[in-house]
Amino acid sequence: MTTPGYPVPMEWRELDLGNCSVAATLSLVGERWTLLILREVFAGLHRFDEIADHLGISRRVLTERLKQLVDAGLLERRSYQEAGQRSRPEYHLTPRAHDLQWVLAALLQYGDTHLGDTANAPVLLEHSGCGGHVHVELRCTCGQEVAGSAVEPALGPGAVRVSS
Amino acid sequence: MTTPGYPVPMEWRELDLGNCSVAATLSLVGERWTLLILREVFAGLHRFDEIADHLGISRRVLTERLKQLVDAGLLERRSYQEAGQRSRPEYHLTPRAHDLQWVLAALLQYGDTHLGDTANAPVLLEHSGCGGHVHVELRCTCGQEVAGSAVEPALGPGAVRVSS
DNA sequence: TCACCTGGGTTCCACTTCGAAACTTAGAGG
DNA sequence: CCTCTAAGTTTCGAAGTGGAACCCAGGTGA
Repeated sequence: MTTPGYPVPMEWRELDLGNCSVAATLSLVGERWTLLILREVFAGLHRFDEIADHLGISRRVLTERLKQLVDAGLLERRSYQEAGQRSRPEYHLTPRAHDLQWVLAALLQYGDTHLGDTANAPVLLEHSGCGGHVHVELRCTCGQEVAGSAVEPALGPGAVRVSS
Repeated sequence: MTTPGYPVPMEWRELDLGNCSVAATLSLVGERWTLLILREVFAGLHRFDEIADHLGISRRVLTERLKQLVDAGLLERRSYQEAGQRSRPEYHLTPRAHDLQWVLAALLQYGDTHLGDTANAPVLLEHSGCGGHVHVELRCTCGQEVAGSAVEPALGPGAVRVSS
């Protein structure tokens, strides 16, 4: 039942994905719209109507996603009050959410490189204070930068075999 | 209508997202299962039943996603023939797909850091040949490594204002 | 030549999720 | 108490999903 000749150990197909970090992260932010909502918050939109209008998402789905993100601890509800208005909620990133910047940056960089005009990116990532531009890279413990094609998934110490 | 005090220029809410690279990349790989399928192929599974069985995805959806990925130029159909069997298709990554390694690596790293036992990752990324481990990092043109919280989206030269 | 096996899909159906638009709600101000 | 506003809810037809059964092409053995 094994297929010799593949670069990855044959045990990959026995790896229990219930344990997999990619799947876990996707179950947190992998639904339609979730990452785009987070990106809007990263970009400085914090209010329901702002996000709904800019993204063109249905209000029903936005309600649901915001609730999930708050429950997941990625967004935090704060109150704001504009003059002459009652207090309303605003959504802000939690520290846990800041580390999703890597995911968003990787998606942005892929789109800029392969799906758009590389020289005319609509959005840039700036390094706060410094003003330089930020990009994503893969780096090996050996110190070198690594190409995507030079990376191979391997089973780690926490790998669990499927039970069934 | 603008909200002073935010770090991002007020024009963000006027940015036309039809042009946005994050949205473009997500429309390519943002559907449920798509990234997990690609990860299986990265890991060395290339055949319909292998992927369906390991992922637990319905065969109907797998058929659809593979077709989309081939149409999008991320997967390539090749034929293989096992002794005593007719020739059947296998799915392999195209060069364009290799650059999605950044996205997968970022998702993996987030899950390892925030959702699992960091010291016992089920999957590691190895640098081909070298044997070292690969991680994702954000780096500024100034040369420094950058934290997720120190990155701010900014409008680039290709930014387009919404028409409506 | 014909039944059988295998892997790679299709088909069908019940169920969930989505999008669009209308509707509701809780204060603040007049 | 009437109105205004932002933040949801509701409703309903359309689209997407999971599961299981079914189909199909080509290679084999009888």
